[in-house]
Amino acid sequence: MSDTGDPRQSLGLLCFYPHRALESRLLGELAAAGFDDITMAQGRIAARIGPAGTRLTDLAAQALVTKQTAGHLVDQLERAGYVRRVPDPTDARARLVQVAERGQEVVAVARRVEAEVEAEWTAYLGEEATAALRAALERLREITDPYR
Amino acid sequence: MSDTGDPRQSLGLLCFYPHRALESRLLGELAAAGFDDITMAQGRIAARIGPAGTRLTDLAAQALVTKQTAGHLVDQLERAGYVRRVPDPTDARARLVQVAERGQEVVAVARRVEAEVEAEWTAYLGEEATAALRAALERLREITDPYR
DNA sequence: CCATTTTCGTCAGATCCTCTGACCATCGTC
DNA sequence: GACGATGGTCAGAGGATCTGACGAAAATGG
Repeated sequence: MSDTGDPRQSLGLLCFYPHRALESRLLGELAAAGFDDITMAQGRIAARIGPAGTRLTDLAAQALVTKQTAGHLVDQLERAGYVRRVPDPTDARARLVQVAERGQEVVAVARRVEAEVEAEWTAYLGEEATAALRAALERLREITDPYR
Repeated sequence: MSDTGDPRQSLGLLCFYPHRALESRLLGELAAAGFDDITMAQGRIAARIGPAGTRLTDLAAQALVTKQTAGHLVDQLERAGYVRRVPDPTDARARLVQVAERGQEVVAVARRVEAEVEAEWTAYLGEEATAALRAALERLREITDPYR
């Protein structure tokens, strides 16, 4: 704590800026595209829904929140028409959260924005440095992502 | 959105894991050291207090929250004895938020934990890759940190 | 097969975080 | 000095997140 800007910020803190930048950029462009009722928390959950749907418990684990929180956010996303809950054919207790039609449109916009941002960063850092950055972050994820 | 784990996560998302890991590690070790009344939001503000004290407005800008939010968090930190507010000698409107005695102890623990984590990451990635990671992140900060 | 334990999800309630809007005091400038 | 900009606060509302308790279905193990 208490290092304002100069004398070597911690790697963890340095990771904050790009992540935050991407998130607010996403939120802004989604709002501009007409999806102005999405929040970051909802997005973090929605971003982890797999193609065939994902269980609430898994969403919660991946997003590092409790299942209650995840359930709350899915409620909102469902009410807004972005996702849908269907019974899990393999488990009568569980339900799969799936991306609904309206959600697909959001995914498309989000993917485009992500690609844009990535292109800008690559242009600024250079191909090589960007590749190294990605490699290091993917490696680092192995020990910092408690889920995978 | 909707990329679970495999096919190339965005750089922004990859940045999330280390940052989150450091934050929860910090929170956990601070709690273990007896400072169990600190929250992440408070820490994010406190981490940006400079040696001579920092204005509320600057703290808010650096942490990317409104000054009301920053003020709220500083209230809590002050009530808990971690920081103190003193008049800014150069501006009668402003007050400087300074780290108080109890806060210094927290800073010491936090620095130690940060160093530990950094050492672990360096051991895993290797000196060279870590240096490259840091360089890329610092460079990236130039275009993703709206404050500096 | 039944009993026990685990897992999936929900409900209820509380706390914390963050924002918008309105407002006042002071600074800087012309 | 008048006026716009800046530093901060007060008040209120909406989200996000957690802990705890619970019901229903699955998995496990005799």
